[in-house]
Amino acid sequence: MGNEESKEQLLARLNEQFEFIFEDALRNEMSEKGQLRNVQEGFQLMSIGQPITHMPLVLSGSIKVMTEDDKGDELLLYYLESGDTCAMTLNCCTKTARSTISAITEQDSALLFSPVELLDEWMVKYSSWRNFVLESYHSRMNEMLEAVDNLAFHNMEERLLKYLRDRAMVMHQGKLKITHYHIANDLYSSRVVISRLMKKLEKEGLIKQYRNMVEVLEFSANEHF
Amino acid sequence: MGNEESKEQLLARLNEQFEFIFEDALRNEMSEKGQLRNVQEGFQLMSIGQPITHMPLVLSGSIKVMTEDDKGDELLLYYLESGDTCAMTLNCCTKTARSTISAITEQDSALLFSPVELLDEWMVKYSSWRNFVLESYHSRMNEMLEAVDNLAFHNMEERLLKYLRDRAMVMHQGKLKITHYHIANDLYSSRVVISRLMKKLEKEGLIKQYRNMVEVLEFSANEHF
DNA sequence: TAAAAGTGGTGACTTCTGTTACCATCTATC
DNA sequence: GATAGATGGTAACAGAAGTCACCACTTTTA
Repeated sequence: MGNEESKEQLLARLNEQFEFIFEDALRNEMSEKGQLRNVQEGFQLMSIGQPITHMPLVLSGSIKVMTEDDKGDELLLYYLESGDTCAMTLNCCTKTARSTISAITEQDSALLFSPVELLDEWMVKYSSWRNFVLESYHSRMNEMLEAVDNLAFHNMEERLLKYLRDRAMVMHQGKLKITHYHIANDLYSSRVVISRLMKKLEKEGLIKQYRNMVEVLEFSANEHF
Repeated sequence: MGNEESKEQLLARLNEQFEFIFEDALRNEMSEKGQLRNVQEGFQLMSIGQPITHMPLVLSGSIKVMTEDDKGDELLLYYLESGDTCAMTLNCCTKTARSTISAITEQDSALLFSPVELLDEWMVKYSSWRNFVLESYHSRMNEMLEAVDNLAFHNMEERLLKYLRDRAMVMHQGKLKITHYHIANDLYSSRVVISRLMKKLEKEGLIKQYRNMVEVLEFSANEHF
């Protein structure tokens, strides 16, 4: 389940990455009491109904957060990236509640897991933690709202295009290694529908298609952005 | 804009209603520094882009929280009831996101407004406040998730039935005073579609229709529940 | 190398939802 | 009572999206 780094290395990493987000004492405590885990792409961090004992903070990589219907089919909600945390966890754990979402690493990722029992303590001790937690809820909330607006107000072609753009942003890559089947899964649609719409987007000059790969032309000029 | 109650009356009300939710000192402070407002049904609590200086707590009544598309058409997200707070609306209005949230009283309601600058202070002083804020975000998050699942996984007939049931629950009434046009508005659909599906639900023995009124048969036995 | 699995293209069809148009009925107001 | 506006029923149609069937091609596996 990933490699252990030394506490010193972890602290150095936190100091570099979260210098202006968490105060010194909090970074120290996080490096002491938290646990770093490096996780491979495609690892299921959380599944629906699973109890939570540790709160994850994303140091690098990205995580895909999804919801499921009763038949197990999924819908992408949003991505977590460096500096994000899973807002649902922050409260779930204190009451050993059940998760209603599933989370899968989209790329190889580094995560810092902090024991749940410390979270309330940190709320009292560290104002930076209070800000972070509230800010985190705020962001997740807005992403959920975006997901709702997306579903309610846009058709599948628009949703598909937004999906490809968002994914290109998260992957820092205009060229996406992905299949039509996989896209259909993320959008809770069917492969045939996606193929149909992908062809339409290609005709409209927005994307280029290859086997197992899609190029979002908007992002194809620069390799990284 | 509603009547002022005396601080004593407000404190008595808080003590009765939130005895097991907020600790004594917090209830005292809320009654001293908060402002009670009685609001009529149909009052728009949130205007777009309006800066928020007070956090609302619902004492009685109910509030409908909706999102809007760029043409101003709406979709119901969830209801706030007694004991709920409106953290999401606070978020949206301060940050001026692309998506907008609106909040309208669904019944005559009593709201307690607390100055925003006290919220962080209370986070340090009162564990009951920390729990309440996190619990509140968590509830709102789950309601957003429910809204997403609803849109993604259910057709209009199922959404309509759920809408009627939810509304019956909030109004404590199996008989709902509402028009087809109004329902269509809440579900981001059209009046004709709703009429069509209402007829189907009636045939299936789930509801009864009258002019300006719908009876949800599931809840029609008991007047209150 | 042969077979199997994975990927994607396409036509034909169905179902769901939204739109337009027109109608009847009820209600409020003059 | 006459009239205008609100409410809701219905038919006909259009478009979006899902489903099924079958195809060709590529990659993996036996």
